[in-house]
Amino acid sequence: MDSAELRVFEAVARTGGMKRAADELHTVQSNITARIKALEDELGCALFERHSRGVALTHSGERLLPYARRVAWLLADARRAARDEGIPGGPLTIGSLETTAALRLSPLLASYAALCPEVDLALRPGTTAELIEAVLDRTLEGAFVCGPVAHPSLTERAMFVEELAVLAAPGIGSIETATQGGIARIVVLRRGCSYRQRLEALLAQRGVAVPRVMEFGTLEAIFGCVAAGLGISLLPRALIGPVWREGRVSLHTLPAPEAEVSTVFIHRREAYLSSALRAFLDHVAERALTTPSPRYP
Amino acid sequence: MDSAELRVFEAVARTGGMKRAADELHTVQSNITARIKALEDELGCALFERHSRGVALTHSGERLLPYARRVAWLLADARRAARDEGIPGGPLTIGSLETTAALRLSPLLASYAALCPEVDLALRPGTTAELIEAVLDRTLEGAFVCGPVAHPSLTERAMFVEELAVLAAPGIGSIETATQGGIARIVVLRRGCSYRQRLEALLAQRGVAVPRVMEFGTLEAIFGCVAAGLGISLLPRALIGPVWREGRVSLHTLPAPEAEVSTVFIHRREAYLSSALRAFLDHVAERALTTPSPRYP
DNA sequence: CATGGGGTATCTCCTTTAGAGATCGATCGG
DNA sequence: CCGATCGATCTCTAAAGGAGATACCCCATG
Repeated sequence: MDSAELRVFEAVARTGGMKRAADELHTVQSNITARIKALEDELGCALFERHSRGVALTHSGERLLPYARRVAWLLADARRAARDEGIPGGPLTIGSLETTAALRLSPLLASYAALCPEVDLALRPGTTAELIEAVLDRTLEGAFVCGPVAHPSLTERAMFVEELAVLAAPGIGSIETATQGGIARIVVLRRGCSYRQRLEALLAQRGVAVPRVMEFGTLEAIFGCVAAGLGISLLPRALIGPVWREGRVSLHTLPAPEAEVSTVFIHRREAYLSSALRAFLDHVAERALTTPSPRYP
Repeated sequence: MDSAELRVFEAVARTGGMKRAADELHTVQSNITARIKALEDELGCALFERHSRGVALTHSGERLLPYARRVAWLLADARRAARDEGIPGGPLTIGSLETTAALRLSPLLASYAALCPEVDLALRPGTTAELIEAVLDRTLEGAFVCGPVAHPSLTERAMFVEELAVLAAPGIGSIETATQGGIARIVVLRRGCSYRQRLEALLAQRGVAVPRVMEFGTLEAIFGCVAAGLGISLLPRALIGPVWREGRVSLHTLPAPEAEVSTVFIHRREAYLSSALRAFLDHVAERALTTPSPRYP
């Protein structure tokens, strides 16, 4: 068995057909058939059930498929490892929660880019769940997400601790005022946002029901909606600070255990750690812990 | 890049020469040269420095080598995964501390062998350090060793808790009597035996020096030597029981924290879990916790 | 200093393997 | 029933890989 055979196998399994796999691999169907047959002969078991509209994996095939993927990944990592001369360079795609990006990352990314000019740095926003998925998918090399994650194939490193606070319409004196009548409308950044669950949980603990959740894709939209009295939201206090000082919203602190949320940087445990990512990790870890959190009154 | 090329690369790196690798791979030197050259061209960097007595890895080669090994392992696992029909079968090589084997494994292995008659079960004794090494080397699929191990690429599962006790010549009333004069000769099973360190540590804590350590390869030899007054030893109490009842040795219990030692079963985290090993794990886990530890008076 | 032995690079066959293209049979939907 | 789609098989051709001979390089040795 050979990585080339597994590449063919993987393509057939993914596309569900030998013809389709042939198109994808820029060859003809007869060759795919022959190579699958050779692989099946070697293993001594059928990998696909042939149907009139394509093929389906057998149990053996199901078991083999994850290995085929891992071999392909490992070869890609091997290539990069051999070529990587230790000078950070090449593409580096990092994910981040939008709030972390807004609050913390600009100076870090700027100084990292200055330190490693050969790196093509890209930042992709998302929710914790989306970002974890993307890191596992190998779409991202790493991401800043809400911790703790505790996934067996990811390593995580605590980077920041944020203090969350509730924001409500201006003139609201307390969280209790904002949730009068035992109901509250809440405004969150996106579906699956980690702060949403947290806000719902802490409202539930106070006996407040949440009949409506509104999603807005940008922080500015949230500030605008909260200012207009459409609902309340939960965000890092440092992010609310400037808006609060302008008098656009009211800010309500929470007791420490409810307020504190840690931001961790995750990356794949087994994956090849490129020089670019290693340098990024070192750079951020050094700055993250020494840089004071942004000040607010 | 391809697994076949990496196989050639790995052989050259390991044997330190293209000629030697050619012999190992049952081909001729010219082909090895050509394939290494092709691989170097593809990667765009030299993998070996050519010398008059063979070749040596460059830095790029050093970085590539672990990946070559991992690809080979992964392909072997893939083959097994595809062939494994879920019915435990094939070879299963397990390591164990000699004391655990003597005390615990016979009924477990017997019932497992009856449950999975298609499995060719093999048991290899060794010390904790040797067994961990062998599991990491892929010589063993798993092993019973002294816990905790806490190695990042191994998973461990607690299986037994043993109560250790000191054994000394018959007629010795206490550990203090046995270590009169602040010195003690100790008898251990093998170099690197985990109980040896433990015994030395607990003697050190009592201010007892250990000028001589004797090693004997079998438990019976240890009992004989201790009985003859050559030294003291530390073993699971349940193992000493029968010998003590015969009056051949004296038995001295220890306070719980010093006495208790846990036996864990380890196996590689990332490796393919064969049906045979999975069945073994389930079988042992089920029996280990329900079977009472052997009784002693 | 010449020489031999162990090692790698290169060139030339030659076998084997993989790819391309045509064709056949099976199946399913209209 | 017909055409579209897909997999299996056959043949031909091109490319890759293996074998063998040889050139060259370096070092130890007499």
